[in-house]
Amino acid sequence: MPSSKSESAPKAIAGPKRRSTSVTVHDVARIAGVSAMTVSRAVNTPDGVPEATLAKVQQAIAKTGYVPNLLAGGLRSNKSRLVAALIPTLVGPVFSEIVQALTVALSERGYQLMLGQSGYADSREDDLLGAIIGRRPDGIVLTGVSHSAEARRMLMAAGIPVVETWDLTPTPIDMVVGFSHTAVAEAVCRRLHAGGRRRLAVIGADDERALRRTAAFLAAARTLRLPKPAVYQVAAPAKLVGGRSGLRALLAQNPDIDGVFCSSDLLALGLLTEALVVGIKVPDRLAVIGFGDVYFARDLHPALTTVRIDGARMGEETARCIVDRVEGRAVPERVIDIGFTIVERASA
Amino acid sequence: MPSSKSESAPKAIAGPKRRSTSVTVHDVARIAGVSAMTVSRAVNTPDGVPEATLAKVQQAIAKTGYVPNLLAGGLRSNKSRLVAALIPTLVGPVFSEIVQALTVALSERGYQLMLGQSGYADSREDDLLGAIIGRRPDGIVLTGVSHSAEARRMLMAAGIPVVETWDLTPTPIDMVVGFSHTAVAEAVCRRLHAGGRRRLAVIGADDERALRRTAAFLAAARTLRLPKPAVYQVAAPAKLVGGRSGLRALLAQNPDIDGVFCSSDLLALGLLTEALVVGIKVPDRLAVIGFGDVYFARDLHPALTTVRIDGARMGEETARCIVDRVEGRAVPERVIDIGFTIVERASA
DNA sequence: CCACCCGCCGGTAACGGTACCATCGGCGGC
DNA sequence: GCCGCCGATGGTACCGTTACCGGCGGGTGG
Repeated sequence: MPSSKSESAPKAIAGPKRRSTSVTVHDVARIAGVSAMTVSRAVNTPDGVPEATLAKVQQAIAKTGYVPNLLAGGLRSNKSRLVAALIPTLVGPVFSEIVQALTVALSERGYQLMLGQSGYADSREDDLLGAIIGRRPDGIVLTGVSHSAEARRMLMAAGIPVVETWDLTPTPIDMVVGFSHTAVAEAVCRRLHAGGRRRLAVIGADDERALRRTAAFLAAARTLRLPKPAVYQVAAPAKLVGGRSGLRALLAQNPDIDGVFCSSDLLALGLLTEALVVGIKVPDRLAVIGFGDVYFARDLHPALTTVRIDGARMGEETARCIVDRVEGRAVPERVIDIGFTIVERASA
Repeated sequence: MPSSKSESAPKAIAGPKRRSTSVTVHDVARIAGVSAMTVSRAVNTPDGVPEATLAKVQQAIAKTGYVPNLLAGGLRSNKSRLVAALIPTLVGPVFSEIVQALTVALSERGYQLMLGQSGYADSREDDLLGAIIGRRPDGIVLTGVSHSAEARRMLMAAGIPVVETWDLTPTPIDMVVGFSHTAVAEAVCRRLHAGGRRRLAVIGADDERALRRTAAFLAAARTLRLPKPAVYQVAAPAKLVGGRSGLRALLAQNPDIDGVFCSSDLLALGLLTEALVVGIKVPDRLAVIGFGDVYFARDLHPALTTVRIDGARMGEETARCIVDRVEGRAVPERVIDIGFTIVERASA
């Protein structure tokens, strides 16, 4: 007698095998008096199944409490109905909107979202990618357009539809849905200029996209022949406190600044808070424009003028791209620019 | 012939399509000169495999770019290494911390998180649950302890470890990791009372847990023989604007209130904003205590005194419970109270 | 009246791993 | 020297579903 270390229960040896109590298509088929294939069809393509058969199967499903095993189905059909999203972090309001929209848009189409948080480091993204590809998702959503060579290699090799988001590039790994950070910063700079502001400043984080906004803001100021804006940089992810210390630092060096681009609404909230504390009038003395239009922007005092990125739309377009591709429909545009708008409120 | 309904574009939009060429254990086994089983062991239980064999296999894996198919492995071994979390919403700062912590804690242990957003409606939760159980996750994380009978039935039937969070109950479906909303509200009430406040008010949302906090706050006030606090209720999820209108409404009816419990930090931010606008001094004239200790609470002006829930700890404990259970270790406590603390800052 | 097509259905064989033995040297103990 | 044990490895079956194909009955056109 090999193994059988555990003391055997007194009852019958007869039990052929410990069924994991799970109901399968075959159980349902037997009860409904049809074949397993017909059950599968009734579940997945009910349109092609006659009313009467459908009813029998549905009854049997209700009776047994059958829940199809998507692992098995995915293995066989090579369709997992799973989409993975890799985002830097969920903390802070930046990416929650797109994740929310993605979850909803995917679940409406019968897909589900798997979440990975990569932090702001490439190596972590690579590790996660390995684990994710192992699940053979039908699509992968990435944040940003800058990824390690290793990541690109793995993604190409896996042959899974990929959507990069939150940025644009003419050379996506596969598809990209986003907006131009350069265009955003230029528009903000022009807007401040049009409002009569001449001594500008930027507060921004040091992640790749924020740096690009800062650089573009400086370039735009040069084009408009404005003096070089002062820059205050904080570590990503941007936090409120960065806005507070940012305003203090900027004022210490340039007491006469009259317009600030906060490269994140959270920084803007910090700046507004500090402005209240030190008694600087916004927008009279200082115009402030944020970035992100997060949920609280409209209710601040003064209400924050900010750059609105339609995260919901980005999530929906992303979901659409992936699902269309998976289901064999053509995706004509590999690069989708969802644009942005400057929401005019009271702070600038 | 696959039914190519859509007119095929003459070229363009290549996009990855070919999948059939994926590398399997057998390919790796052949190249490494061992059997498929040995490859499987080298990947999953490297400790039981001799150095030399391991090296051969790892070399072959590197050469082929093999990525194990977790769908197949999960199907056979009945272990998906997937954990699903159902939360009401990601928008707003409330649940992002626990999701963040869960993702990280699970991924450290080799598990991944699947996300579902249920809104604040039971029916949606039930639907999602069906889809989720189909993937045979190794664990399910729920928000709150109040679920439909149907949901409980499905979960019990599936035999999957379940952790309910963000609340406590003596009768969990399986396990619960959370804190007592009643105790929170009592502590806040006592704290305001100890600070000399006598004319209290509550602003809270109408979701199940917030309602419980409000009710417990009223009960605590009665116990302390305080006049019945005024209540201002907003629709879940709580938003900043609710705090602003809340303060106006409360002052209109009770101009002499001197202490407010905002049942969410977002409401507190709104209230502080409005207080600045109408010139009410916090905390001199009005003490404010929030709930959640979200990331910006410490940097507001005045810094917000608030109830801190350790979302990170909750996420970690939750992950630990599930993983321990799955891997056969005993989980002695089915009910884990992570408690809370009142973070003393300037607003009360 | 037969050939053909079409809608519906069932049988069979995978999909890619891993559980569960069986096998096979080598080695210590008697 | 033989037995039994153990560590290492391999072979086979099977997890639950769906792709694929073949069969069957009935309507229809020639």
